[in-house]
Amino acid sequence: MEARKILLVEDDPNFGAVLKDYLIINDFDVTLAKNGMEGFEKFKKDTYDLCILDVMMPYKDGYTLAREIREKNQEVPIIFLTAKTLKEDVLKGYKVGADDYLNKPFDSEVLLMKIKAIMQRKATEIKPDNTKFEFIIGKFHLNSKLRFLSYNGEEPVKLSPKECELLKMLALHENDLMPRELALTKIWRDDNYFTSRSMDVYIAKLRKYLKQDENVEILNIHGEGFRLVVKK
Amino acid sequence: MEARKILLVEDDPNFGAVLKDYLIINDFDVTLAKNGMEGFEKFKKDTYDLCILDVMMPYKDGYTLAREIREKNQEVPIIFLTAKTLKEDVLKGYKVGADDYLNKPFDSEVLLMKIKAIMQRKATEIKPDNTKFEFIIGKFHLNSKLRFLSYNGEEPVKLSPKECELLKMLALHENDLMPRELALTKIWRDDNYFTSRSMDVYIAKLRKYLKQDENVEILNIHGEGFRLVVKK
DNA sequence: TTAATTGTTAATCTTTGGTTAATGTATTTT
DNA sequence: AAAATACATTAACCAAAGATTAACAATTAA
Repeated sequence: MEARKILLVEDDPNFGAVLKDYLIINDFDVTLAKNGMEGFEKFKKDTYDLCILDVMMPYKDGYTLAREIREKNQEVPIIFLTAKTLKEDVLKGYKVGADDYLNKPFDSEVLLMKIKAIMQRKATEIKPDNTKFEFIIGKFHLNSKLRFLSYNGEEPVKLSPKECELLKMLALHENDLMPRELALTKIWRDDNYFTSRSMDVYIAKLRKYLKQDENVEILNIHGEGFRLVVKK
Repeated sequence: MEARKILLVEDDPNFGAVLKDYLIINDFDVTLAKNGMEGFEKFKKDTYDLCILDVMMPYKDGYTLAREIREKNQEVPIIFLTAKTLKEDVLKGYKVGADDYLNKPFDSEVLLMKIKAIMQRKATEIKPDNTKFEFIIGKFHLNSKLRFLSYNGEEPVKLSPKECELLKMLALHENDLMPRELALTKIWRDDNYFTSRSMDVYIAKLRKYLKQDENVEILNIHGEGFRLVVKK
């Protein structure tokens, strides 16, 4: 296994340095940032396999940073470090998409185990092809980077972020099942009654766009998800 | 989404009952076992989405139970409950294949978040692709992912989830006995008078679909189960 | 024959989905 | 700062799909 890159964001210089060394000794390639701002800059400049974020930091706290990271990347595992044991904070962490939570002071060996467990998990998941951003859907052409959808080469309409991601996810599963759960966990990052209803609203919006081409439609598979059907 | 089944193994009757109720209120289907022995028996008899194990229990402790469960099933998430904070114990837990670790006393809402996070994770992992979903049954073709059944290459009919799962289970045992119990525990996730009657209703529905091909039929084996017969 | 099991249909109940509009929430423009 | 905007979420209502239950008929094993 090659060296895994870890982004460590910790404002306490002493603790940060010690933890960094410990992780390096354990064969990780560690980049240390000393605040949220710097952390985000470094995150954008490179590709990491894991982020370890201190919650309490000046200027930009760990949650805010996590949210920014999540906007750029839905995949990277995130572990929070915190001295807080407050319920609200832990819950907030999970909502933002944390993979795990660790209270300071903690045992470094336990951290190591958690890192290994998380990376193991991620290794067995599918890598979604987020490099692809151009899709032909019947007579439509979708550019999911510019969020443009055009019909028959006409003037394209602009899609909102959610509309676009959802259509892209459907397109990635063209003529096949796109499970509800998948869209909810990947796009909405939470699977509950409300996000589910929200998604239905977006399905309605997409259907409105797509009905220009009668060979394209979004079918529902009751209780499972949706299917983007393109008749040839 | 169906109620998620949780196996809770906890020897303290008070704590066990309270936790069970709390989980039930949050829409889980909870089975409580009061020691490791009983826990393993119940685990073998049913299919669970998650196991929550107390570490310190008489006769059979949580770790031993976890190891036995892992022998039978590599997939189910396991969460340990413990009063211990000893490093060795936590590490031991992770080594045995724990998905998470929770120290007592803990906040129930945090447990809930962890459960959600874990289940979410499992949901987005690849379903091992040995999940066969295309079946040829005489002149029929079943796609159990899209829940389509077509006769002779004609326009397919849609099957309901239960119809589809049941037919799939029969197909997996083609020309052989498909025990009642198996379908009930796997599909209905419960084996009682009512689910049994419900299943009979679904057998009737399937027979209606299948009678287009006189070489295909579902036979009953009294008191045992059903047999999908395909004459060649 | 009789009790248990299975077959079948229809009624009832529950869950899920489609749609429109109102409300909420940032961000940008004036 | 207020207004406009873009987008997302929530609410409400209805329709559709699916599952269970009840009722009764038929079959089977003892």
